[in-house]
Amino acid sequence: MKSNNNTKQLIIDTTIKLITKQGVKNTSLADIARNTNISKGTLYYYYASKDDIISEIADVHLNIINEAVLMCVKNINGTSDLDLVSLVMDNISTISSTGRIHMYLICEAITENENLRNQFKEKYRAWRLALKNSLIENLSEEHKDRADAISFLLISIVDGLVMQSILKSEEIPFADISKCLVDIWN
Amino acid sequence: MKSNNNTKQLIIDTTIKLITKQGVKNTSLADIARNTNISKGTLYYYYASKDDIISEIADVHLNIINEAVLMCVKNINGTSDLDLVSLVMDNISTISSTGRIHMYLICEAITENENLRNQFKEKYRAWRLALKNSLIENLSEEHKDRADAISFLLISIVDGLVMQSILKSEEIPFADISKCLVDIWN
Amino acid sequence: MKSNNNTKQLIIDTTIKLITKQGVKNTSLADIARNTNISKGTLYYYYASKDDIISEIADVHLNIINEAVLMCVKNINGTSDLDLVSLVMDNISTISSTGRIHMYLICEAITENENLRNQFKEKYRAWRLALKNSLIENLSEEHKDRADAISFLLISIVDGLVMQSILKSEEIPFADISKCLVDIWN
Amino acid sequence: MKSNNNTKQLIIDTTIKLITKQGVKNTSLADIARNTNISKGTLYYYYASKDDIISEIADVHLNIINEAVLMCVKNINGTSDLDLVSLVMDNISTISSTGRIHMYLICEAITENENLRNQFKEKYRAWRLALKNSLIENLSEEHKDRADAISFLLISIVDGLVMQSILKSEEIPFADISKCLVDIWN
DNA sequence: GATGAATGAGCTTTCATTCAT
DNA sequence: CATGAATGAAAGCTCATTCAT
Repeated sequence: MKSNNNTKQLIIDTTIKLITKQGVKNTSLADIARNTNISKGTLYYYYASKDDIISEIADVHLNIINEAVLMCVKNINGTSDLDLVSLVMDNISTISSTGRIHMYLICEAITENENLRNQFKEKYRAWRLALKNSLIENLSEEHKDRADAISFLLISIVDGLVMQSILKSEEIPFADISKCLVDIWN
Repeated sequence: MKSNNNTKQLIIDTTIKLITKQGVKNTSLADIARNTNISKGTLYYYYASKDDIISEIADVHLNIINEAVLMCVKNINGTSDLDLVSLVMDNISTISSTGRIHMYLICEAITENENLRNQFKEKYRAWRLALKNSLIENLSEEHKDRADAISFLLISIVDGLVMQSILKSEEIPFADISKCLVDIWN
Repeated sequence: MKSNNNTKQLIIDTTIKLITKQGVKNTSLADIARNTNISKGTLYYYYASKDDIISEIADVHLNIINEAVLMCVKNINGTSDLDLVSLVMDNISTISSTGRIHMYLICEAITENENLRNQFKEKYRAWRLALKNSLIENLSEEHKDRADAISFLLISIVDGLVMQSILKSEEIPFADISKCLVDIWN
Repeated sequence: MKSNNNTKQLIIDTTIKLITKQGVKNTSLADIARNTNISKGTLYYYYASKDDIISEIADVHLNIINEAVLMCVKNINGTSDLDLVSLVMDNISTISSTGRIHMYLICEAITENENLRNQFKEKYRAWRLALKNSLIENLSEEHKDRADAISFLLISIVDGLVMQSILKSEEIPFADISKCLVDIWN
């Protein structure tokens, strides 16, 4: 059991590293086998297919983000509007650090992997709802009806900034953006 | 000349359709040949490589967005803050309609295609600068120093919303979001 | 007629240059078309196939060598043994300058092109016989019976030196070799 | 291990046969797969590329010749000038039997395969030096200074004769040639 | 549990050749 | 005479997957 889990963990960890570097399509089972020192045959003992590995990685990845999002939402409770925004922005770094794999998995999900697509759909829906509910509880009375739109906006901003930061088109002034968001907010 | 351009156009149009449906990596030259009723050999008569086709498609695509962005920026001049935002939001629909291919091309660009990556980098930089300059000219004196941050934010919002709309996790309330943005703005 | 010949000449000359640089297999009709500014279609107006072009080039090439060999043989008459050898060696330079194409054509001939193979067979036979006859007329009485063997040897030496000079494994001391051959001879 | 080596050996042996018959460029991986009853995929399990296979074959081939040359050189020590030459000539038969593949590999080496070219360059250099050193030790005092030139000549003669024998332009009188060489020598 | 060996379908690319105009 | 356009066969190569041991 234990060794079993250790091996699976090794496969997942290694594959995450590879996918983060090369993308899903460019990471072959041969790559994974080589980098884990596990034979391709054994890979198939633990996982039924490459898609299976990717799916588990998506699980791991989505759970990491999920925790970050929920933690963020949880902290929102009892804070002022101002802090709310900065909290979200602080967590961009967490999400951004896993940004490449996030993008790669989404591309894979959109393109051809229905299971993956459903995994992502559900999580995005859940995140937005959690965010929205938290906003409802915390926004001042006059802004409560905006909670829905704001939840969409915040998620968009995070995803969009991640995309720009991966493209490396320009250095992104996260601090300024965060400050600006807070300013606008009030 | 004429037939020449017609065939090239047919190749590009068909490939755009296929890529929009399947993504870059999952669209093979055999696919393109089959759907154009053109032999693989002829494909290579018009384009030196698959990357060449993709690159031209990226050009076409980026120019479409570019026009939308510049048109939007141009219209900003002489409008109030309020209209500015709604203008940007209106154009989301244009951009969103080509959103899938946008995502696919970006994934390809990030993963392994350096030329593509540079095509995108340059355009993103140019867009943001155009947006920023337009904002500087139009924002009220007290908000001028936020132009830079806001330009990043607006681009992020568009990209992020495109991503959510492709994932189809939920119906996105574009109207509400637009209204909210405008409200926040003032 | 004249223009016809000019075009054919252009094709042959250009192809010789290309083959000398890249070898037969690596010179495509597209290469030839590009370098002559003649369309591939027109190439086929003048020559029935790529093999046809190669065959004509072999003719041109073999005739050049043929002249050199016959000139050499002709000069042998009425010279001493010593001069005979130096004459052959002098012509190595001529032959060596076309050495690359000679090797490439021979490889092509051996590998798969029967016409080419026959072209070469005949010429080699003719050369050796001409050389042998010339040797018989000029060698001293006691060495006349060696004419046959010597003719094979001289041709081998030329071909072998050409091969080594193309491989560029080492700088070949042609002068020393020539001197040595003359010394041995007497 | 054992099966592993067997399969590699089968691939090499089969490819040598095919190349000897058809040349390097005309021997496709499909040919090799068909003649070994091995799938193309398996070919790539054992060798990273076609060049890899060719390179190993060149190694095998060059080692065979190398042994013949070194054996020949070794036997020269302590023999008279006369025997020296006949020894070299005796070994022509060994070399000639692998002559076709020798020519094909050299053509490939010259044309476009730099690794192959270097393999050949080094071996030719080594052979000539070994031959030269052996000649220095065995030639009479008055001929020692010719060792360098003679080493080039002997190698040329072997290569040249191989070429003629492959072209099959005429039956080559090896015995006469050998005798003639010995006569000239003394 | 674990693996090395084998596979076949599919990929991008090249190229001599054909032909209507 | 001349050409641009089109083709199809074949090339080298990749890779997820299977399976006997």
